[in-house]
Amino acid sequence: MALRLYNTLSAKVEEFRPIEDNQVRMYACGPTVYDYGHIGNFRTFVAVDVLRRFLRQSEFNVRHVMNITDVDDKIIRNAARDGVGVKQYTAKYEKAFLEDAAALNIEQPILARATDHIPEMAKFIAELARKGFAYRAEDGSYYFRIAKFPAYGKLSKKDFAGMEDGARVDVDEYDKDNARDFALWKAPKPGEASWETSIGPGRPGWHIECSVMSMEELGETFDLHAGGEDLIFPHHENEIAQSEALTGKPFAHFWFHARFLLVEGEKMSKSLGNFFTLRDLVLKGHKPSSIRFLLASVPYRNQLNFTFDGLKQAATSVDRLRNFRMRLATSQFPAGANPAMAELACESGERMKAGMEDDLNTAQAQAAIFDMVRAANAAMDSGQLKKEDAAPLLAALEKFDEIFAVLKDDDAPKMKAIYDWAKAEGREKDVSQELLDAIRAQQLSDADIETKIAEMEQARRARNFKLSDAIRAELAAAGILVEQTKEGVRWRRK
RNA sequence: GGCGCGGUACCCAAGUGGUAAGGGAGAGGUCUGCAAAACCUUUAUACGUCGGUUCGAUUCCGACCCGCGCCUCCA
Repeated sequence: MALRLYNTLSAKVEEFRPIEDNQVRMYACGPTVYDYGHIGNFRTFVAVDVLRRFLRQSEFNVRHVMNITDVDDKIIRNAARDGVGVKQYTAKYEKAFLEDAAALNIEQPILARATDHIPEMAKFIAELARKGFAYRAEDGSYYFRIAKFPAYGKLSKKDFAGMEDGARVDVDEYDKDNARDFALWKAPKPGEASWETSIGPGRPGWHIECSVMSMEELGETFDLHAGGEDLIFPHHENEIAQSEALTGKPFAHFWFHARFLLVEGEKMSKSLGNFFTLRDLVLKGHKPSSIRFLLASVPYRNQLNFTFDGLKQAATSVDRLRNFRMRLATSQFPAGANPAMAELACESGERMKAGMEDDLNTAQAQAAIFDMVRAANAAMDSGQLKKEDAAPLLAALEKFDEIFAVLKDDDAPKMKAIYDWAKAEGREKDVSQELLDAIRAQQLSDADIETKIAEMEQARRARNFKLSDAIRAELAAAGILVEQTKEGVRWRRK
């Protein structure tokens, strides 16, 4: 079997085969850095990350480029509002975005910033103009002439056949030959950021940066282009038009789009009060791993209903997996091997792979791993799991985590960093008790904890339960959970 | 209005032409000094509604209701 993905361009699930052997070249539309990223943004980025990770697990080399759009209308407006330069304004949000992505264990792609590629954009536009696909308006703006590109609409399945070249349909856009023509280059306006280029002063239109940077990093034709579903039209349609008009070659083979999420059953919007940035959620005390797990749980083409109840459930699920790994890694098992366990691990791995290969069915992959966890836990309880069985089971779990990336228990330092940010930004009032609880466990060092636990064990052996319970309570209050098991003591930070 | 997606148990959510994965939550039980973890049992006889095709549909077709997306830079 091989990976099958839904391709927006063909509107079908197709086998994914890169142009060049096992080399995948993919481009994902990244953030416009005008504000903090919200969970809707991160659903898309997590989906792309899951794709990237699974491609790599499938033994592809992945060259993954993502743009940072650091100039656009909102950025210019907000920077002016704050009285700072565009660069200064975007630097803050770019940094925040990268931190948030890292907190969600999103692997960092090769980054490409729009403002670093202005001269190339000008060159690209000049070439389009030379070929007749672009024209200059009176004010110095450039537009793409859609009528010259008959395939326009092939991605978004829109029919623009009725449009005629030269028809002036929109009086407000008198500069354009056709209302559908889109801006490649915007003439400067007073007070706005502007660049001097070979095609004159101004700033780039919205779509041009992705065409220029993707081709520069990946070539004229590459394997896969990703983004949120809203980008299908006009953004990606326009990218195709520009790029294919310029080169006469197909732009990207696969178009991958992640569906929008709902929050508590409704579209996320500021007016509904259900609009959350990643940082908002962490301030409420939710772990980055819970958020990632929830975002990755629902296959990327389905609407995901993001709820606080779901977030709690995700946290519990992640704990279950972490507990399982800890038990497997730290327990003493009887010598030998139980062939059924290796078989279980193998079978789970295959089910997981089959699920992922089916258009990244993450829900199926999860079902496979949870089935394995239950069966292996039962085997441990009944003594059927032997010493040599741990390794293959752990390996299957690691395989799962190469995609889901939630097992490593490093939530607390990430939450602490966001706590520090909130203080620096004067947002202490948004810090929840839950967040304080979550980061409190960081205050005791491992050595301190081990010492306490040694005291506790000594008290237990002496059957001084009053003292041991007091120590347990003390540690619990500090966010440390101690477990006594047949194989000895284990502890973890809650 | 045009194009597209979805409606599965208390919640989240897979899936299939032959009567339903997984997680969470609830109930009961095992284990246990306490706690935690874990395991077992249990929780959908209309899988939005109404028709149709079929030996048989939740799965295919049609209509309807509801939710969602794009169609003016929102991932």
